[in-house]
This record gives sequence, structure tokens and C-alpha cells, in this order.
Amino acid sequence: MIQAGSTDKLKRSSQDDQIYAQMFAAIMEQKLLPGTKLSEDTLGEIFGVSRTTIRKVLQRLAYEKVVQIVPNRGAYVTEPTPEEAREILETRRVVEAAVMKAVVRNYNQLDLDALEKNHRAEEASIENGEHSNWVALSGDFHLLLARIAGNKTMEDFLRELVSRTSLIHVQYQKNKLAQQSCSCDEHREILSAIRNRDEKKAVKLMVDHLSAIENALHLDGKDNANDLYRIFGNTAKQT
Amino acid sequence: MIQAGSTDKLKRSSQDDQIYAQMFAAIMEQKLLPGTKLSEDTLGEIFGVSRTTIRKVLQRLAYEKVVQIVPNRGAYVTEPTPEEAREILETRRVVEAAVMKAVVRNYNQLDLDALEKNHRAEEASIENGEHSNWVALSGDFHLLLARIAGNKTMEDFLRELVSRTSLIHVQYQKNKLAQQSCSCDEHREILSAIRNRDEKKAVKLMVDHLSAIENALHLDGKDNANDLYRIFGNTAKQT
DNA sequence: TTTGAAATTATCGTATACAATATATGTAAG
DNA sequence: CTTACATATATTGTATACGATAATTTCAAA
Repeated sequence: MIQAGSTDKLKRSSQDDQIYAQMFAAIMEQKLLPGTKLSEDTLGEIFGVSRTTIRKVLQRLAYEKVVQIVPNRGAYVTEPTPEEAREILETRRVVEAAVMKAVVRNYNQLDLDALEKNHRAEEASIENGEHSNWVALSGDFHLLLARIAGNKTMEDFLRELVSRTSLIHVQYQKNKLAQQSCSCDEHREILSAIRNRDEKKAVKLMVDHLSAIENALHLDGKDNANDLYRIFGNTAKQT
Repeated sequence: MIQAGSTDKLKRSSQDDQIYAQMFAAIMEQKLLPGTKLSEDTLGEIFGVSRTTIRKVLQRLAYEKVVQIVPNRGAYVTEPTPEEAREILETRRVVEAAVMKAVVRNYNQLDLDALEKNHRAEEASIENGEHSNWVALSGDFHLLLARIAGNKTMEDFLRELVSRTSLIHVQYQKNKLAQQSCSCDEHREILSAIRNRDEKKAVKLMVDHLSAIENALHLDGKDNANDLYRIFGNTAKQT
């Protein structure tokens, strides 16, 4: 079913990649929510391939920590813990501060054009209320910066961090709408600092931006697995 | 052959992990050199498992960039390019500078004991001329620091960077012996700065240490694939 | 002798089948 | 009515088999 597997045989070796890309996108667009069970058989039927291929895809997603594989239990969309969330944002501050320094030094007009184009798309997706679209574009802004910085290794790391951040948003974000416009404004400020080649300011704005994202999260409670206790703690045992 | 697969059936699900660990160690200890072909059939016979299991292990190693999988061609131990080498060392400077800050703030006596124990083992392995042992211990020093820093995400990233650095050493290191004692001395200085809770100095020493490692490499030539031109460039066409 | 193409061989990519494990259900005992 | 255990079911882990692709060798022609 679905339109996968219908890619003829033009690119035979990219069958994995096609399925990987679709599943990754589904998770990023928050169509597959954290905790969702990813059955090998079911996915195999959906995409019209055997479990062997699905397994390969799931393992790849697991390496990227977007999916969690429990031995003999199966694969699930990762539910990041509050601790992981904090670690990821902290790591992003470290990596992206370095990225900003490199960007301010190395960028050219083409890079700036790409960043501005992305930013306009962000604004448009907020106008149109396309949340999942905005999530993707917002991540792209950061990845674009990493590419401009010119360190492929850092870019790869950041790609993983950004996708994990998306999962964090699903689980812990307080106010989607406010966060959107806020984030977008901060991106514009960062762009402005880049344009002025103001390294210090660009770095500071980026670090603050990431801290703001962290502060807009509900990370106070214990693990999400314990949420049930918080939710039903008062009413249970009373029925 | 080899003693793998002989782990009885105590831990069935760790079969992959066993093989992974052995192959990873072999690469780190420089018994498997960059460029070595890793045939699925051969490895399957060696470890007494099917290609399915070997494939899983190779994919994991490929994700960590220690192995490179060429579609329809097979898996090879990665041969890092000079550009990758520079990127990796640059990324390490960024990550490990952050690690040092956290270490100086958070470490306790137990952490210090572990670091000093590791350092003594480093010295011993140099004394005894156990090069491959030293490589592992030297990497452990950095990973130990990352663990003390208390950010698992960064620790995971650094693990990948350290293992890739080992491959870089194999391909590009100028002088093994000099590098060993030099590196070890620098580790001692870093330890000293940590003991004094001198954050700035600790960070600077670490960054310089990583730069020293980079400067001790032969990264001037083009890609290693082009080495043939450098080597035979003068003599070819003369025969 | 060298070059080029066809056939052969070896190796990888994917599907299928069977075995092992964990979960769920149902039944019986406390 | 609850709990514990045994059976049944579902799902994952691994091996094997077949098909596709790339490398190698062979043979013929220039």
C-alpha cells in the first residue's frame, strides 16, 4: 500500500534509502509519535518489502537514536528523557557556537541567499499554520548553518541532534504557537548578526536561542514513563 | 576459528556485540589496517555465524565511520582523507574544550583516581613498547574525561571521534614513538591543571594537545589515493 | 603482443523459512 | 476475587537460498 516500492527499479540500491527517508520524515513531521511501536511485519507489508529491508532501516534509525530497539521486544519511536533533552540542548550549544564562528568568517552571498530564503519559508509556514512544515524548516536553518561552516563531521552530528530535538519538542514543548514565532524571530536576529559579521553577537544569539528552546520545555517532572502516576495519581484507588 | 562464537549461549542477544567488539578492537589495535576488505562470507566463517549477523555488525561499524560500505562492492576498513582528519581534530577541539570545562567543575576524588590510574597504565605501555595497547589507553583517557563531564550524548560523539582518530594515526602519523611520549606528557599536564581546578589552563592545554596531534600528521599531500603519483611521479615513464 | 568483448566467478542484496523469546490469555488454586 | 502457572500466540533473531551486480578470466581478432 502507500506509494512506496513503486519507484520501479530505477535505483535499485536506494530502496532502503527511500523507506528510511519516508520513516524519518514521518517521525520528524510528528506523524509517528514517540513510543509508537514499529512492527517489522506491518512495515514490511506497508512498503512492500521483506523484514530484512525493514530491519536495516530500523537499525539505521536506531543508530541515530530516533528509534529505540529493545531486544526481542521490537522497535519503538524514541521517547527522549528529560535528561537526554538537557544533554542534547547543551551539546547543541557547544557545537553550534563553533558553527557560528565559522559561518561568520566563511559565508558568502550565496550562503546568505539560501539562509534568507529558508527564513522566508519559515515565516510563510507560520502564517499558514503548517506546524510540521515549520518544524522541518526550523531544523533546516540550523543544518544550513552547519553546512556553511564547512565541517561535514560537525554537520552530521548536528543532523542527529536536530532530529532528536524534534522528538523532544513533541514530548515536552509547552506552547507550540508561541515557540514558533519566537524561534523564527530569533533566527532573524541571528541572520542579522551574520550579515554584520559580528561574531561575538552571532554566537551569543545562537547560544541564547538554544537556551530559550530548552527553557520552553516541560522538563521538571520525572521520566515520561512515570507520567501515568502524575496523571492518575490522585484519582486512582478511589474508584 | 579464533575463539569467538565460543561464548556458549549464556548471552544470546549479545552475539552481535561480541563480534562487533572484536572487530572494533582489531581495527583500533591496528591489526585491521585501513583499506582492508571485509568479506561477509569470510567473516561469517571465522566467527561461526551467518552473513546476516556479520552484515549487522558491518552496518554498525559503517555508521560509526570506521568501516565504509560500497554498494555491491563490499565493506572496507575506512581510509580517512586528510580533510576528514582535519575536520575530526577540529571537532574534537570544540567538544573536548567543553568537556574540560565540565570536568574541572564536576570531578571528584574517584574520578581523579581513575584518571591517574589510566595515566600510569599509559606510561607503562610506553615503557614496555606496547604500542597498540597505548593507543587504546590514550583514547580511554579522553573518553574517561567525557564520562566525568557527565554528558552521555557528548561522550558518544567523542567515542566515534576517538576511534576515527585511531585510523587517522595509522595513515598519517609521522613518528609513532615521539608522538607517544609527547602525548603522554601532555596528558599529565592536563591532569595537573584539573587537580588545580584551573579551568582556563585545562581547556587551553587540551586544545593545544589536540592541535599537536594534528600537527604531528602528514596531511600535506592530496588524497592517499593519489599517493602513487607522488611516489612514482618522478620515476614513471622512465622505465 | 595487445586490446576488446563475452563468459565465468565471486560477492553482495533481498526474500523466505525456521528457531527462540516474550507477551497474552485462560484456567485453576488459594 | 485475586494470584500464579501453564499453554498459546505473536514477534523478533538467525540461517539459508536465490537473484543481481561487479570483478576476473578467457579467447579471439587486430
